Amino acid sequence: MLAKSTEYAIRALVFIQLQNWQDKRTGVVEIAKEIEAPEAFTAKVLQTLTKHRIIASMKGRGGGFFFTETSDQMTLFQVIQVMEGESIFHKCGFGLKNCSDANPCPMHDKYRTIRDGFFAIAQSETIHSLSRKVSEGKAVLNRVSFLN
Amino acid sequence: MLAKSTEYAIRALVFIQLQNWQDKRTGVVEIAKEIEAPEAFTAKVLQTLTKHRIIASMKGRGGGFFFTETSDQMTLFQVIQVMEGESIFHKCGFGLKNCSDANPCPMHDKYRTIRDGFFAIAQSETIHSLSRKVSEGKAVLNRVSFLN
DNA sequence: TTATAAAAGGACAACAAGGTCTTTATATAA
DNA sequence: TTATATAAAGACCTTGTTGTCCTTTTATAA
Ligand code: FES
Ligand code: FES
Repeated sequence: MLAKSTEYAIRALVFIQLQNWQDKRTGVVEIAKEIEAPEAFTAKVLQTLTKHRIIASMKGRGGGFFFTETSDQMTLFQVIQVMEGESIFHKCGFGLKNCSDANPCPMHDKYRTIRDGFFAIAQSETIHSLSRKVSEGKAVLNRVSFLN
Repeated sequence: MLAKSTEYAIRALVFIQLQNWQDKRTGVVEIAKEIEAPEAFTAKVLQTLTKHRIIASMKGRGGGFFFTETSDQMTLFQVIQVMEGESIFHKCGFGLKNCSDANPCPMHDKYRTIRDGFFAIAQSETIHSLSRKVSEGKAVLNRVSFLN
């Protein structure tokens, strides 16, 4: 569904949010480890997010990535848009050049329902809302095992 | 959502079904033109479908692709499975190694609903049901314009 | 029986996504 | 002011998907 880079972005943002709530600023190395993603690639993802003001960054000693007040309450939709665009929310499920109510493909009615449902999730869920679930222990950020 | 090759496969199958209903057997060239896909690539897709008995084929003059009685009523799920596997129906939307009710990611509840909804569509819709919509004029197979 | 029209198969080319590495810029601490 | 820790940037590599081309097989018609 989502591109791998988008998944990394979302997981990284949730982790950064959790760290921020503990008044910690965190860097690439720690983030990559936590979200179980390759370090250099995570750096690129964070660079993209920073360039688009989803998060802010500080270079040098004690630097790292963090949310500002204005970059807070970011919706999943905004993150997806920045990472891979929003074509996923407009695409025809049957592969036609565009999706059209007036000239529907045979999957249109049902596919559109699903696609719009996903759009609704992307609009209603935020980095905040996801992070809250994790901090309340209702959800997990990774599958790091305690064994080994 | 679906791989391009899967989309080509579904569109091709619908067209073959429509042709079969008119007692016509059709070949790669015509299929590729109708579904607006590259000819050589369409040939590969049809080869895969034939190998997995989704459709049957005949070589030589007057040959082409067609459904048999046993390959009829194929669900979208079966086509997807053959073309790209079924990982799409099991994947964690947040990118974790696996999806788990017991150990959910923060997107799990909502994402699972969407994913399962898509699975339900894939199970309930068939090449038959899609083709019927097209033959009844309720849906279109392509976006070929009448202008030009 | 031969020519022809088709699918099957295999090799490979093009492109996009994912991923790595090295250098540069910048902030902080000693 | 210098050493160090960090992000930014750019060049590159790897892999998977999409797409092409050429040869082989097989059925039909002449
Ligand atoms: S026209 Fe295909 S999904 Fe809308
Ligand atoms: S655990 Fe992520 S979708 Fe189920």
